[in-house]
Amino acid sequence: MPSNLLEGLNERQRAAVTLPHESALILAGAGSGKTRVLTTRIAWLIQTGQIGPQSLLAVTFTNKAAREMLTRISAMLPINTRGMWVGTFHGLCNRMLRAHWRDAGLPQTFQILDTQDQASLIKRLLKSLGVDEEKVPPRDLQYFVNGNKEQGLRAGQVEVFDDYGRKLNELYAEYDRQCNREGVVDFAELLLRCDELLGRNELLRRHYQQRFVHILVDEFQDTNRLQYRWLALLAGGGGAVFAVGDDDQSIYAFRGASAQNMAEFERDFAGGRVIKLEQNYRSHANILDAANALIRHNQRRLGKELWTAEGKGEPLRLYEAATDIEEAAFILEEVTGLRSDSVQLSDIALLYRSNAQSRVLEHALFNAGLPYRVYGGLRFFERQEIKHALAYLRLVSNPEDDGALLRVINFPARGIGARTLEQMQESAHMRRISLWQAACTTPLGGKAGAGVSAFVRGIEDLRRACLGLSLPEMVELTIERSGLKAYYETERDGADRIENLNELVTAAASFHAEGGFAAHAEPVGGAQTEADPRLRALEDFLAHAALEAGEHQAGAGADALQLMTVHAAKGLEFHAVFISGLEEGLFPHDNSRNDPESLEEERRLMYVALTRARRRLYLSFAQSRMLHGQTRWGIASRFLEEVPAQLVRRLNRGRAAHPFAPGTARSMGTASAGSYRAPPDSPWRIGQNVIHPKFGPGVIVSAEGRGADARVQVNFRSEGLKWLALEYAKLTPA
DNA sequence: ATTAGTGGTGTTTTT
DNA sequence: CACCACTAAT
Repeated sequence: MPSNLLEGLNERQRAAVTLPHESALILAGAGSGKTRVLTTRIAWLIQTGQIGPQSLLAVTFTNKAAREMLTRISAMLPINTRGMWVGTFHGLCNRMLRAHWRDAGLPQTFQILDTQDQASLIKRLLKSLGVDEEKVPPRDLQYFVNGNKEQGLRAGQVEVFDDYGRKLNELYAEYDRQCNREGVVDFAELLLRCDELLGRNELLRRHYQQRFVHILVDEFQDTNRLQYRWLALLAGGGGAVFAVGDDDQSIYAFRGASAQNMAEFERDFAGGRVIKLEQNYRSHANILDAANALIRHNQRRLGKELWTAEGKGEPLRLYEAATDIEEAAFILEEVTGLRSDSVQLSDIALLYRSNAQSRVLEHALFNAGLPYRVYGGLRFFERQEIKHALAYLRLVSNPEDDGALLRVINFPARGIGARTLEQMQESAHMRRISLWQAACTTPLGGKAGAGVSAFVRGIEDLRRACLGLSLPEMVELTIERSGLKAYYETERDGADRIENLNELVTAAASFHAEGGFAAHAEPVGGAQTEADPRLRALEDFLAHAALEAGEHQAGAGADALQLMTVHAAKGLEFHAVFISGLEEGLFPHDNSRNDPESLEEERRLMYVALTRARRRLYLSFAQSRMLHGQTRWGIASRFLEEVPAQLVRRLNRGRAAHPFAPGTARSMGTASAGSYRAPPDSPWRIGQNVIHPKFGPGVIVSAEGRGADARVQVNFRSEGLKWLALEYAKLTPA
């Protein structure tokens, strides 16, 4: 064990680590040793004997960050980290709710809905209430519910301003009732339920307040109102909150996060105790200067400027591609070059704004035979065969779970069709009982009736058989008895799915071996009786599956190029970073165009992207790009202009202000042919960059009519898409 | 009851 | 393009 934890820390870091027992805000810039400070403080608190490992709670946003923290603590201290309250907000709340399910008003076997599950419950609910999906799109309701829960608001507390809001709010209440009937909770509910539990139950609150002497929060800028409230409750008995965050890296406002929590925290908790960590240990100066210059364009900041002791390093490299395909080819070429300079592929990242952009890159990499790994997209526990297997397991644990039942009652096919289900749902709705109870009690004739009772018997038998088994055995038996295995064996391309199902057994085995969620919180105020202790491990595993959707893709370990969204890259660093698709409408995204607040969030996102690079940074954009099945003409992102030109080396076509080369877009011949539809008698063409006296720079994306009727559609940087009559509009070529 | 095919629609980021 | 909800055909 290292004898002196503080060795190698700079003054500010050391000050943060050794703060006395009081709340403080650590404003920690990118690459400033944030995680190190956080984990070292934990180790320091324990090593100096100030507290035991059980007296602290450390909370993060991602499972990855939580794991990282535990690993580092283990490396610094000879203690068993199992049982420590270190985890994500959702994970810790789940843990508390499992321990105090009755006080929280939940069934012991409550299941967790992921985003998909929630969406399907909502659709089901709207249908059963006879609400037209045209009038209330399920997505609206989902946003409404989640948004309000993240603000800590129940349906009874929401302020509504119009009829539609009132309608949504009524449905919010219905939604919660339905969840209660089924014994399921969504992600936000985990937090809200836990918060309400602590707020309402004084005994419990005092218990945890006394227990958690120190509370440490990572990525504090990403907390929402509800999380803030929860932290405030836990710290209410004199606990010290050590909040680490960077307002410039707040990129989850769309999920209800508010960096304003930082300012508020400073006022309410820290009493002005703020330590800024501004020395960056990651990047060369040119990269940092670029990031600093960019982020200065934001108005709402707490104020902080990164510096480094490192040299300038290389300039940033900017490449202007004709098409997305050419952009990918360029990246491929550069990666190959880096590789022959013996840079590890795993130390190179390809970043993009949205997941859809990975396809073109993957295509190029695949053809070139370069190993790569994509983060994002479908995760292990989200695959359909896995969701099916989990649904059976959920029914074993809690047969009242309508969502699970609907998912698998006729999969594999048992001759239970829409008609039968309708009858059952009708009956369940009328009698306010679960579908399972309806299935058990509603007399159904014919083949369907036989199918239903066979299904019911199957689940009951399975449950009984599971009682004597270990977790991995349960999973294996379920896959077998459910008929999933047999089904996929006959399917044409079911081999992968079978493999994934086997992988599920493996996942259960390692979860089992690691002791699952380890120590359950010790019950407070008398033990609570357990429904079926033998299924406890199963419930923990199901929660694990919902909370930690699993690796995005297998194949870790191998040296492979890293492809991910900028969001996914937060917290990571690489020798070389490529940021592609730097076009207006993509990055910054179209949806942020009109809202200054979300534009600032886009800029922070760009800031995060820039600061991922240690040594080399590539920026690129394409004049045309295939998006949603059609060619889109874009113009260079405004963010490129916010990076000082002297830090950037243009790799091609050194044009000055607006790096567009009219006409060249066609030259590669890779953009979809035939979109050249401009009127033949005009100098205007698709892809032509133009300047409008009022709207500024833009690019022609389509055209129609000819002569005096000729109109063109222009994508303007500031105004978006507009149709203009060529006869009147004062357009000039750029 | 199940499947294949069609047409309409909407698309950011994620615990 | 990809996902869906719905329809027509087996």
